[in-house]
Amino acid sequence: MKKITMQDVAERAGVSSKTVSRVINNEPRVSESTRKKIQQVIDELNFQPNKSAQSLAADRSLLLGLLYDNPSSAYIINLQAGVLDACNEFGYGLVIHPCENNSPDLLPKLRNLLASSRMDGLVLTPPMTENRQLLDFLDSNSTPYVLITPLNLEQSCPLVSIDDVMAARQSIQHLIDFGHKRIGLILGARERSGTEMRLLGYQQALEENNIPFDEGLVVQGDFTFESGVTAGLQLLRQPQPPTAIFASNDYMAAGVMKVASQLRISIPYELSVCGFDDTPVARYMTPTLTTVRHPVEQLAQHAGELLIRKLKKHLERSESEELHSELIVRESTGPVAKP
Amino acid sequence: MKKITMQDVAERAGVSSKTVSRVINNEPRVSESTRKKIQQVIDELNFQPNKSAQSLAADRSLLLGLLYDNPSSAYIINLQAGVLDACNEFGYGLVIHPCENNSPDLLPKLRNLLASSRMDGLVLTPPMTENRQLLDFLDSNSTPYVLITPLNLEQSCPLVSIDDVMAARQSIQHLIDFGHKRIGLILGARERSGTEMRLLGYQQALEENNIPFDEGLVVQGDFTFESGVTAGLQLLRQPQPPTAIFASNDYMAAGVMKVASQLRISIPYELSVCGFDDTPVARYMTPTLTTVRHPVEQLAQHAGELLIRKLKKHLERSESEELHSELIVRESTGPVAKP
DNA sequence: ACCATTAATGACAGCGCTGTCACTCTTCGG
DNA sequence: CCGAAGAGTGACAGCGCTGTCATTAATGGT
Repeated sequence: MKKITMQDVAERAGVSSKTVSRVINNEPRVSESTRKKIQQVIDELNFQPNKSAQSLAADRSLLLGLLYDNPSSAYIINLQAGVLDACNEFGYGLVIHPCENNSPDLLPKLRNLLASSRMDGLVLTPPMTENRQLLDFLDSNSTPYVLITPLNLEQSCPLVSIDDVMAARQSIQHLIDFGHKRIGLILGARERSGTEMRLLGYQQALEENNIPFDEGLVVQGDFTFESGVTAGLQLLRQPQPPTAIFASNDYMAAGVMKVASQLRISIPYELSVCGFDDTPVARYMTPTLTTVRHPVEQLAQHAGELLIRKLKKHLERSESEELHSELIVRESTGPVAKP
Repeated sequence: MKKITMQDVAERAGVSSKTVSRVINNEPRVSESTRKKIQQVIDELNFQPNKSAQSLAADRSLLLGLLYDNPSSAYIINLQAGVLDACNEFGYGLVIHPCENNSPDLLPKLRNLLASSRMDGLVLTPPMTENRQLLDFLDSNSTPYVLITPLNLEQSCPLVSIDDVMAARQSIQHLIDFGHKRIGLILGARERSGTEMRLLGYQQALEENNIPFDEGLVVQGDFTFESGVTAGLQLLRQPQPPTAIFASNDYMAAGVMKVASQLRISIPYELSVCGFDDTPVARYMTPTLTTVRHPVEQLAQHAGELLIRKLKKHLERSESEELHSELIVRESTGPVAKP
C-alpha cells in the first residue's frame, strides 16, 4: 500500500497542494469547479491526508479525549460509541482515558496525557464533571471541554444532559399508578449531582399525588450492588415496609431483588422494584427489571459534536442540550398487593 | 502551557537535538554520562516529545488499533484496559474500533481506518480472529497484528490464548464432583473456535470419570440470553433432564436460570448451573452464578506488549502465550438432589 | 477607463522530530 | 607506531502537511 500525498492529488488535478489542502479542510475561497475536480481526484485515489502531518503543521492533534470513571461497562461502551460517531464524522480520533476520580495523581496523570497526546478537547462524564480541581486545571490550561452530566447548574461551558428530575418523577408516577403509596427510594452516591435531582423528582411525584413524604423511606446507597442489598434490608425490615422501591441504578435494584428473594418477598406481587439506567442485567434478571433507559449514545454523540464545533469556533456562546429518558416497563413492577 | 521542544532540552544539556532523540528512543551509541544528563534535563522540564512530529519523521504512528465485535461490554472494557496498559508503558496510543464482523463493509471501513489513522499494528479478538478475509487483507497489507483467541491452531502470527479445553474440563469436573452424571452442555456460536474446545473439554471430563457421552445433552446456542432460554427449555423438558447445565457464557446461563424459574426448578437444589466468563451479572443474579473467570485484562496486556515488541522487531519468530482461567464457585452449583 | 476591492490560487517556509552520513576520538592488533 | 574498527556525536535534509503572504484575475463603483 504505497501512500498517496497531497502533492499527488494536486498534480493529478492540475492545482497546487495548498488548494487541495483548502478542499480537504473545507476552507472558503475555492471555486466550485476546482473544488469539484479536486474532490473527484481525491475519491479516485482514495486519498486520506496524513494525520500526523496535519497535526504537526496546524498545531492541533485532531484528537478528542474521553474521561470516565464509572463501574458500568455498558454505560462506557455506549459513551465511547457515541463520541466515536462524532469523531468519525469530523475526522477526529478518540483517546479513551479511564481514571480514578479520587486518586491524588489524577491531575498529574492528566497533565502528562495532555502533554503527550495533545488532545484538542475533552469530554467529561460524572463524577469528573463535578471535580472542581480538574475543571479549574483545564480552564487554567485553556483546554476546551464539554460535560455530560445531569447537573443543570450554572456551568459556563457547553454541556449535554438528561432531565434526571423528570426521569425519576416518571418512574415514581408509574409506581403510584399501580396503587403504591409507600415507595422506598435508594439514592446514589451523595456527591453526584444526579442524586439530588432524583430525590427532587421523587418528592415532586409524591406531592402531585398528595402522598406525604416519609423520610424513613429514603436511604442512601452508593451505586454498588452491595449498597443495594444493605439499603434493601433497611427498607424491608421496617415495621411498615414500602410496597415499591425505586433504586437509583440497576445494580442497587439487583441488590434489592436479592434481599427480596432472601426474605421470601415475591416480586412483583408483594414488592415492586424499579431500577435506573437499563443496564443489560435488567433484561437477564428474574423477574426482568423495570428501569429507565437513557439515550447515552446520543448524549455522547452530541457532546462530541458540540466539542468539535467549539474547537472549530462554530459555536455560539455556550450552547447546551437536553435529551430525555424513557421508562422501560418490565416484570418487576405491578399493582400493589391486595392485603 | 508553552511547549518544550527537543531543541530546548538539547541546549539545556549542551548536546545536539539528535542526541536527545537517541535518549528518548533508547537508542545505543550514547555514553552513560550523556544519557544521564539528558534524562535529568528531560525530567526537570517534564519534556514530552511531540507525537505528531515523531510519527511524521519516523513514518510510524505510534498507534495500536483494537478491533472487537462482542456484545459483552465488561469483556471489552477489560480488553481496553489491558491494551491501554501496554500502550502507556511503551508510549503508544490506542485506537479502538468496534466492528461488525459480518458486515460486508468491514474491510472497506478498515482500509479507510488504516489509511487515515495509520495504525502500526492491530490487536484482534474473536470473532475477527477467525475472519480469513480480514487476516488475508492484513497480511497482503503487511499490517502486523496479534490475536487474542482460544484458537490453538497453526497460526503463523503471535497470539495469546487461554486454554478453553482445560477451563471447560475443570468446570465439568466441578459438577461431577458434586455427583452430577447427566450434565447438559450449551454451546456457543458454531463458527467460534472456542466452541469446539469447550465441547472437547466436556468430553474429556466425562471420559476421565467414565460417564458415557450423550449427544442429547449437547445443544447449540449463540451466546445470547435468548438462545440460553431456548436451549434451557430443550434440555429441561427432556424425559430424563440433566441435573446440571454448563453454558458457554454467562448470558446463556442467565437464560437457563430464567427457564428454571419458570419451570419452578430450584437452583441449585434441583439443578446446578455453571456459566463462563464471569460477567458482572454473575454476581448480581439470584442465586449467584458459578462461572469461569478469564484473565482478560492480562491477556490483552500481553497481546499489546507482544505487538509492540513485534513492531520493534524485538520478537523472536512468532512467540505466543497461554494464560489460565479460574473457576469461581458461587451459589448456582451444588450436590445432586436426593431423589 | 481607472483604481479599489474581493475572489481564487500558488510559492515558500517551517511545524518538531528522525534517518543518513560524516566526523572525531579512542582503542587495539600487528 | 600505524591503520582499522568501533564508539560517540552532530549537521542537515526532509517527512506531508498548513499558515502567511504574494500574485493574478475578476468585479464594481465612479
